[in-house]
Amino acid sequence: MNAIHPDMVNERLRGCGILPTAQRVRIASVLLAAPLHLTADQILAELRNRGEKVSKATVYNTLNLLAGKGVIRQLAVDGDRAWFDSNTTPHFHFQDVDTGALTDLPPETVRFEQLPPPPAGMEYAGIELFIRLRRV
Amino acid sequence: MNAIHPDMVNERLRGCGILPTAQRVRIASVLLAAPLHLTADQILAELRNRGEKVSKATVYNTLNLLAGKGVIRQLAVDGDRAWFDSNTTPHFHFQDVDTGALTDLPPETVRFEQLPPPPAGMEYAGIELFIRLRRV
DNA sequence: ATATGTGCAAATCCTTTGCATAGAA
DNA sequence: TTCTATGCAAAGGATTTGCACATAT
Repeated sequence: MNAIHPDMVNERLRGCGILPTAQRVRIASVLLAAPLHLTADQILAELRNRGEKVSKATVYNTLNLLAGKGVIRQLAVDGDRAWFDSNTTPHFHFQDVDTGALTDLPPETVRFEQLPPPPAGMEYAGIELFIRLRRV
Repeated sequence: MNAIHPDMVNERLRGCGILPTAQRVRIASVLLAAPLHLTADQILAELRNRGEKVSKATVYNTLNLLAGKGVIRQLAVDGDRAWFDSNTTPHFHFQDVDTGALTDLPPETVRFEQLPPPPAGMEYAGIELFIRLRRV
């Protein structure tokens, strides 16, 4: 798996007003090493795999904290579990319906010719686009 | 709340190879009365409200059965709970981020200028588009 | 009679929470 | 110190499941 220098993660967290504790840096390092889509359990497994000690509760707490600060994005793909995306730029996703795996859509491959105006008194808060794929 | 004639539901189920038991007809009647987005609990509440006796297990079993047969569609909006949509024609949704409520997007208000081709060996299995809204 | 559906309660899975301990400022 | 984070285990909420009973053909 990809690596990112702890100092970078450290600064990134500090820059968002997040106290960069050892656990938080470990957790964030997994996701921030590359544009990735991971579940809480996958992150925990990767950390265990690296021999790094973090509790499940702290993984969840930290992921929620990071998502709240906009460092990562939480995705509701299926009702089963939450996915966390280290790519916070506007983009959409392919999803393999069999494995559940997510892939970023190259942003330039999606263009809307027309989108509905928000209803009166409402404004856009985000657009979620999933293209589900199955093996031919 | 809207009503639909039980006989219609009956036939609809039979047409899909679903044995139209009393409970199934009751459950399906709630959703099929109109284009609706409801959670399992909302459906159960509506049935209780009507004085109709159905167990929670049967509501879930039936909704899964109906979704499997394509009579309704299951939506993963947020990770919290499943929504069931009686509109099975291709369409997209607004979602109020505060209430979670879903609204159908008028289909003609969304047009894609470009969509990515499916990766090699894969084919489209569906497109999910949620436009999240918040109060101004 | 034989298959299938229903209901209850218990079990599961993901996620959150309470609280005592550990760490940071 | 004083405030905040961590970890464990327990709690929570949505959904599924096992099994005895009821219903459909």
